[in-house]
Amino acid sequence: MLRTHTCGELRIINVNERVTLTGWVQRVRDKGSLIWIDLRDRYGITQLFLEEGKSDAALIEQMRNCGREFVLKASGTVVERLSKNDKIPTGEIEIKLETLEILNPSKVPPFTIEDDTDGGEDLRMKYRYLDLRRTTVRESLQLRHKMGQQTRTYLDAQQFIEVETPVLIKSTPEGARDFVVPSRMNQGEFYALPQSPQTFKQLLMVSGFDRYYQIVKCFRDEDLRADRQPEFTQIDCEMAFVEQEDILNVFEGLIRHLFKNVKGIDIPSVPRMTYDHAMKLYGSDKPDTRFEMTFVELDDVAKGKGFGIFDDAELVVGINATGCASYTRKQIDALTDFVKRPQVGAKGLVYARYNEDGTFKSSVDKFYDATALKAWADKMNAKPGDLMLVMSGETDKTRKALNDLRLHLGTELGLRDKNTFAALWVLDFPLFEWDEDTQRFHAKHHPFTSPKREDIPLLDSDPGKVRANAYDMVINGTEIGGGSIRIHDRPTQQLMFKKLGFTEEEAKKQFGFLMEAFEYGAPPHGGIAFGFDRLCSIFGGVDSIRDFIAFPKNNSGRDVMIDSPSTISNEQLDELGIQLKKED
RNA sequence: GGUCUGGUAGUUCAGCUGGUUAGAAUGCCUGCCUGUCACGCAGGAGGUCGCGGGUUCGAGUCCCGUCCAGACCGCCA
Repeated sequence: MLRTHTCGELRIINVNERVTLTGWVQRVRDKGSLIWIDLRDRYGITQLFLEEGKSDAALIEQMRNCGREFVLKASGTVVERLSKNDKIPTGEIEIKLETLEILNPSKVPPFTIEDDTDGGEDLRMKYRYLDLRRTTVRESLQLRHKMGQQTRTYLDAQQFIEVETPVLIKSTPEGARDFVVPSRMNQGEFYALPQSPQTFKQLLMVSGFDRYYQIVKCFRDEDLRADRQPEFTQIDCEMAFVEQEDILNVFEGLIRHLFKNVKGIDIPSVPRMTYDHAMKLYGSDKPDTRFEMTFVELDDVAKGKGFGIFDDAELVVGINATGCASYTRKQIDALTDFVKRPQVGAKGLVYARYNEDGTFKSSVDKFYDATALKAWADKMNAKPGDLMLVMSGETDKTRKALNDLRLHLGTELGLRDKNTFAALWVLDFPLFEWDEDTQRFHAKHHPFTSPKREDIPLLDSDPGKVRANAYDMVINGTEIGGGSIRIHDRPTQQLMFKKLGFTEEEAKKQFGFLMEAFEYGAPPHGGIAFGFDRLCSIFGGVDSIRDFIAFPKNNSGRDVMIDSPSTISNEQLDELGIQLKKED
């Protein structure tokens, strides 16, 4: 070992010990005849020290010549500091330097290696290996490590077996775009990278593994976001001989175990809400339940008063912003502008102030007198001092827009605290979703999800109404996991593909292996997958998942450090039998 | 595929309705400093204003195109 201790462990009790430390130069402080170096490694910072006149001049000169991020091996004696620093754990001691070896010099780094770096996102990604020296980023990855460890501890105790599934698999048209990999030995044919190990984990259930999990990379060739990367990690799980209730219990257990053992928080048992209920109360299938401000439908009290906008609307719905009657006209206009932005797309926003003195002031006073507005207030449980905000229009769009407004207000009012955690199960998702573009139904979750037994008759008469045995876990308004009880017999799976518009031939070509497996004693089974990166970012209290991934891609799917993707040589293309289209 | 925002010193940014030699902070270099720890003080170096074109007597500033980055919409079973 080059060192006897790390830069984070020496204390006052170590005084007089001879030690050797290694690490990076955080900063050199040269005060003339006194000179210090802060030496940093992943464990902390320890101060090295020399005094002119009392030490070898050459050693002092060597110390002065150290720049930021030089790699040093420093030997000396631990001494008590004359002036101590209570901000760091090693602040009571310093190392009186005796020998110094520069293991490697460093160019001046392009940004400061500090918690509040001056480096922008782009620069940090280009020099990610320097960025990773920063405490905040390192701690994010340490949190991820701990999350992974605790996940394995819990699932292992629950008899789950980790099994690796292949990464080179085959492309299917359903779902997200696939990343494809050309096959050299089978020219003209391509592997696809898995969007999830879905079919493999189901086959493992057929094989009798009974409880499977895998912390596994998945790939989707879709546009990125702050919380979306083209390659991401899932905690992928499947269980046999279970019903929905069993899965909810086991994985509620996982989440509570993680909160307990990673954050030291006891969260209450996870409440459950149906999809329909979530849409009605929050306008979202992933409601942020850290705060109330739930939707109140106002059709019966708002329609029929001569206000055409409401009268003609499919839905009139509002939220009550508690204590916001004091909002100025300017603030309310800002809210109106917010909902009118193209991203939200609402036509307008009606407000009604319930003043402290019991009077009302609304943007629709022409149509609604105090009695009418009192009826709104009663319905919305609004009190004097509150501000009612109402939107109207086509049901789905209005709910979506009001959801945006609700979240915006929640943020503005400080109701979305990063250190408060509200988990929720959303149940009974629809089986299908109507796709306007292709004019057909597609699976809301995926085509292996089983319909609710009592809704099976609706498959023919009203497919849009069929509910699935599907569930999502939502934390603080982010979908962090989702799963379903699967279909486990061939006839039902075949019917499902048919309903999704597959010809019998297509279904057989793409998923024949699965349906055939179902004919050899497939047990009832179901599972769930958690977005591991997102889960980590929520535990870390930040919106972006990028700092929980050691080497993430940028907005355009590029790794700016290694500069990928990149072109390949003509020889490589030839070998693969691939010819590039000429630029037009 | 679309909308918006940005690109000026190594870095983070300011630079107004177009007008002399493009600024600040920080970093970097030099010197001074006996208890610093975001040390302090004095001095210095450092710029293809993303790129291309246009308007103008004159463009960092206005217009068009383009590249790059970020946020969002579409997309993400």
